[in-house]
Amino acid sequence: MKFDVKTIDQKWQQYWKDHKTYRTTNDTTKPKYYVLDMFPYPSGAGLHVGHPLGYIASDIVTRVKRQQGYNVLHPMGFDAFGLPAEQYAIDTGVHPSVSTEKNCRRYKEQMEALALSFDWDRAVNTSDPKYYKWTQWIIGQVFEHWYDNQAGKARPIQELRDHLAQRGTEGLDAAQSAPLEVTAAAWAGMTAKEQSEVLMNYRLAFRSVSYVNWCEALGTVLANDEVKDGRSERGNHPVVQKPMLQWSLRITAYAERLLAGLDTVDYSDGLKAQQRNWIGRSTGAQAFFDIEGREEPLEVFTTRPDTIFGVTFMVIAPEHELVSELTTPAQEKEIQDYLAYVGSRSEIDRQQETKVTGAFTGAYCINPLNGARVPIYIAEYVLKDYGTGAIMAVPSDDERDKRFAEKFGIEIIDVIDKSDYPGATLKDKVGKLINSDFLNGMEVPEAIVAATEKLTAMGRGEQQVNYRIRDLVFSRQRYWGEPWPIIYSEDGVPQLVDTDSLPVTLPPMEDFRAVSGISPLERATDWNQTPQGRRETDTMPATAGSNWYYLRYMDPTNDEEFVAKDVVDYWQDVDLYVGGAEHAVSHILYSRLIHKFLFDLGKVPTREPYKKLLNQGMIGAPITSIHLGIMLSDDGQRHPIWVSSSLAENSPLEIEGLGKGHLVLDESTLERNVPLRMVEETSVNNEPSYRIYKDAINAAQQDQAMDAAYLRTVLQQGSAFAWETDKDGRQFIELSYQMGKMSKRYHNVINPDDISERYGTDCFRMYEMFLGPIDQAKPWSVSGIDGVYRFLRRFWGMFTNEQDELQVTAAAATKEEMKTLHTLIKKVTEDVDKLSFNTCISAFMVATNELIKGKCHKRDVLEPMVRLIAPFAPHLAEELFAALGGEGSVHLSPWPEVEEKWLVEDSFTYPIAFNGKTRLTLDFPAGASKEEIEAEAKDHPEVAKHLEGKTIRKVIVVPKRMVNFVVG
RNA sequence: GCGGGUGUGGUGAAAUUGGUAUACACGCCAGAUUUAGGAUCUGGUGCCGCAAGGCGUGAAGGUUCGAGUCCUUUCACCCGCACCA
Repeated sequence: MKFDVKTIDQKWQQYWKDHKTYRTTNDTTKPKYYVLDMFPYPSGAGLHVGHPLGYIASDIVTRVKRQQGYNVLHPMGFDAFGLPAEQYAIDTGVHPSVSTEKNCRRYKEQMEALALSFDWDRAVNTSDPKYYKWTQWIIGQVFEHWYDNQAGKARPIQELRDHLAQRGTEGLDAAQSAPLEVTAAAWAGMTAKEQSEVLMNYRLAFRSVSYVNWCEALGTVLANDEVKDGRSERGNHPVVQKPMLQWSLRITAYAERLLAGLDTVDYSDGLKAQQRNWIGRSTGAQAFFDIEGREEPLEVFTTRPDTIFGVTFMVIAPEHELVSELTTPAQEKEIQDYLAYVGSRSEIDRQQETKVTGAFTGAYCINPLNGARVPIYIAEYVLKDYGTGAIMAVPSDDERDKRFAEKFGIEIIDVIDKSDYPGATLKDKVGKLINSDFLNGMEVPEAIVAATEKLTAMGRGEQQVNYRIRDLVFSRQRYWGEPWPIIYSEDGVPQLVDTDSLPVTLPPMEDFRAVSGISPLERATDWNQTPQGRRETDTMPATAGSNWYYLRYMDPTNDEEFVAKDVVDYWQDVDLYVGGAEHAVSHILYSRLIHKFLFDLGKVPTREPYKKLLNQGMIGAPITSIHLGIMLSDDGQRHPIWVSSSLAENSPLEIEGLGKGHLVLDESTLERNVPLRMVEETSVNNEPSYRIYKDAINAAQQDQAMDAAYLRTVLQQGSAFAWETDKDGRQFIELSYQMGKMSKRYHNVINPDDISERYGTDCFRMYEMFLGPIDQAKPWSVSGIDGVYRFLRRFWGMFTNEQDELQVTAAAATKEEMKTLHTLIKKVTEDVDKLSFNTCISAFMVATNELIKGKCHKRDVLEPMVRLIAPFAPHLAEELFAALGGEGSVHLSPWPEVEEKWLVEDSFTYPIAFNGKTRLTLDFPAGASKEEIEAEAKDHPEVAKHLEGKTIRKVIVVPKRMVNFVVG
């Protein structure tokens, strides 16, 4: 029995594969537990050390639950549709289906090497037609439903048709794109096309012209969450706003329920806050301002109806539909110039500088409460998508309105007296109303209610709730996604493809480059022309497949339904969902939406998909930069020039002989491989950096003990770096490190394979868990892994003697040993439950240290420990379990039970404190009463010494805790 | 600006939720063993002090017999959102 991690790893990985140890059946006799990892997008870079953090954690929970007798569903799959694969395909000419398949295989191999106990028979792939058949079916159902606000749920579109046929829009309270009034008679007189357009106003998946994020470089529209700082998240290309005809999902209909549901799930506060923020609910009032010379009034939304007497102008968004109508001839030029200016500014410009700009339309509004005549402006700071795209401006009580009024010389009327609230800012909703007619003297909250009531009574407005969230643009003009299952009939009416005809598979295409807003599928004429009509050529975004994948794992091969009812009734929902925080908002929100929709249809039994969510912290890695020198600018300032290893590829400063991606140096590599004489910590203009000396490297080359081959190889390319010379004439280069995300583009990806190769998979798994709390971000560092390796050797050593023979004895365990064991069982069981894996591992170390000290080799103690450590170190546990004569796999063996009797203490060591400061400890029997302890403690000579010359004011005795003398 | 989070030894981090601060590990120091060590084992290791003792959880207050933990104020850093009416 040799401690040979590589052999043991291979042996058992093969065993698990052969025996399908981790296969999960839909065995309804056992309680279920569903542990889900966010499935990865299979990129070409493979797994890095950051990925496994969550996978290992969820795997440990899975294994513990399995041993505890649960039927555990723990699947894995691939989120294979999406832009990167397609972009890669365009760059390299490899078809996305080919590269995707290859990457999936690699991911699967790497995951198997980490001993993640997935049931691979249940694996899904979102780009597989057998899978996306059901993605199309679900989105098709969304299309076939509308949202009834009264019932608070989605209802079939046929019921809407019936309603319209009977009563028109009367009595209809539905989520809609725009207010619409249709009589039953008008409905009856409409053509199919016209009716279809009415229905489109209500469908939960609908097609409309709206402003969307258009990315020219990618040739497609993007969802809000795919845009960061005015650029595409993929590829970092500029994004502009553009009106386009697009499919969307009416997520706004579910805003309230998505918000309310957050109170019922176990997510972190931060995550819930992020979701609430994204939904962005705010309560206020709508108000109608008559426009001079126009029938229809201007509708605004405000959270401060109380300030309505302070309104001195109105502002509408430059894209507001009334702009051209309201503009007077005299203002025509000014408005046109302003619109041109706005059009010239990108999203990035808008976000970076917030200059006060705007233009007067020439039109006027009438304040419904005091009849004041106020001018209407257009300005960039009013957003077309929020509220009604129009505001009543109150310069006395709003920062932006104030700046605008000051710039354009508009009157400012104070309406809130804040003198009772020193330090209150404009934003605070406090103060007393002044200059406000019937509101005068009221406090703000009171005035808000009064003003809203007044508006309502006058029929000029009412209380209203507004959401920041916008409907989800669900069209992409790209190839590598699910085609929308829609066919347009001759008169242009969109028809859902029959379930029997699903999936609508992607046509094979040679060239699927996206050309400015026209889907590549437009060119597949054989495919998009059908006897029933023309196919929709837009595809769905990557979120389409990942919204519901957790349901497919329950029943992955079902051809009749996306999941069978009895199956989903058994598995219910995900008990623990583990994944990166980067998906915390959009992915979770969208899949909650789909889940709630399916709930409305009676297809799933729960209101929320994920009971508990764990976001693992990101593991960062250093990004290396090479210091090339100091540049002196004209003013004599010194500017260090750094070339990061990532930029080195494209840098105009050519670095010869430096192979791409070769400068992957992390701190520990340096510590481990570079003797101190070689490295000096310095700083270049306050940037911490390391200095590496050339002569030291040369010396190091002679040093056979050093395993720094690639470091030397890279650094020996001396001429490439422009070596600097210090005052002693020694040549050096300087490197800097910055912690950052592990990514292919920074060339700082650290691969788990290498670590496993050297220390074994179990050691890697335990080390990643030992790094710290799972939800905390941390830099990757390999220092410390030896400690875990040593622990595993010591653990192993309890079972074997120096000749590598099993030395486990049948001798009865002592009380102490049993206490050690059961303390450990209790701690590990509880901590796994709390997802505190790092403390589990210390507990194993503590117990092992105690048992080794007592030279314990007893089966009664060691055998349960093997079952206990199995989730953490699955290979070694398996080997030890077999050696002890265990039947089958240790991972299917029962989890050890705590026997409380071993944890009972005979005596307890009390800290004895004086005025709260601990001075000594004393042992008392566990059953001793407060009085006994107090009396005995007082009599103790050591205690008496501390009490000498002092009066005891009070004695506090907390049994099993401590004793405190309050003295004076 | 708004929202969320984090500040504890040289380092990663513990602390039964108000009860002996620094468990466990890395690193370092000393010793043993060894031809050698990126091996193994033993002991030590918060700071000041010769000691008695004192001081210590970003800072300042407060509540309490007792505070890393609760409250108030404040500082620093990280993440998310941001002209949201």
